[in-house]
Amino acid sequence: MKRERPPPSDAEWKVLHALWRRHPANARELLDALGPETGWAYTTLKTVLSRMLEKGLVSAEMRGNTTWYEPAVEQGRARRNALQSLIERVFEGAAGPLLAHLVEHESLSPAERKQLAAWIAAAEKKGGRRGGR
Amino acid sequence: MKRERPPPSDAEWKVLHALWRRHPANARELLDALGPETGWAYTTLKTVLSRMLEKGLVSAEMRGNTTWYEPAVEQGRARRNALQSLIERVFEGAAGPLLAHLVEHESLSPAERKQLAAWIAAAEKKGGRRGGR
DNA sequence: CGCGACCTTCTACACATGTAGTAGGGTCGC
DNA sequence: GCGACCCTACTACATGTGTAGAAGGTCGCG
Repeated sequence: MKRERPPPSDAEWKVLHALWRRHPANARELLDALGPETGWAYTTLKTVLSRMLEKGLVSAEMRGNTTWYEPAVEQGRARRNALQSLIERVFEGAAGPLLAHLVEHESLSPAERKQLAAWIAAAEKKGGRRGGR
Repeated sequence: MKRERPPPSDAEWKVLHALWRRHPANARELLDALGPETGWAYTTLKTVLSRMLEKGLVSAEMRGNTTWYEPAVEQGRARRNALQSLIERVFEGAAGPLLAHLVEHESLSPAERKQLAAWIAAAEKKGGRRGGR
């Protein structure tokens, strides 16, 4: 059984993105990376990080007097969970309408469209639906 | 300028789904519709509803001593906002990876896949990307 | 007319989250 | 050795959310 990990909050997603991009990282580095868009105080980031540690979203290791952080969740997994949760919460479990919204409103680039078409074709070929939940 | 409407919370989405399905509705009807899955007490629902009223998510009209509720937001708009917000928060604004996740993990039914392919084709034909945000 | 059934509004409280201050300890230059 | 500087841990507080109890209005029935 996988440990039940609470989903990342807004602030935590920001930290995760920065961490996935570059890690390990200490608080100062993270703040430099996040500062511009968040305007957080150093201690704010530290608070967020400690909560993430409790949740198991990041792991920390102290070297000298500095704590080095690493993401403790995989980006793909985290995203998938978030997506799944959105589908349930907002789309009542039906992925179809979600796709409609995406295609109609989310302005895919031609490249993205093309790749998407390729995925579809691949899935098509590979046969039926894959077992869901 | 559209009034800034806070996004629905989890509980509020549930109420909205019920309301979109059937409205106007009073608290009792809503509770009957939601009760099974939520197990809410009557007053819990009422609290949620009054908060939704403040947020402008529903509108209410009192007839006799009963309040009748209607959704005050369009389902499509609400969903689009939620999706947009997810894309920003979780996917850093890139819809492409989201699609990848969908196609790879969300177990689309063959019908959904087919429809998606059709959309793609249509968009493809219709030429370039549509104007985004 | 009084009672029960049902409705409403108020009040409450715990937990999550955003945000940050304060205090205390290590390190390095001078 | 001392002060500047940087790091950490602890504490704090407002707001949003889930959840619900308590108290009080209304209306039909007997």
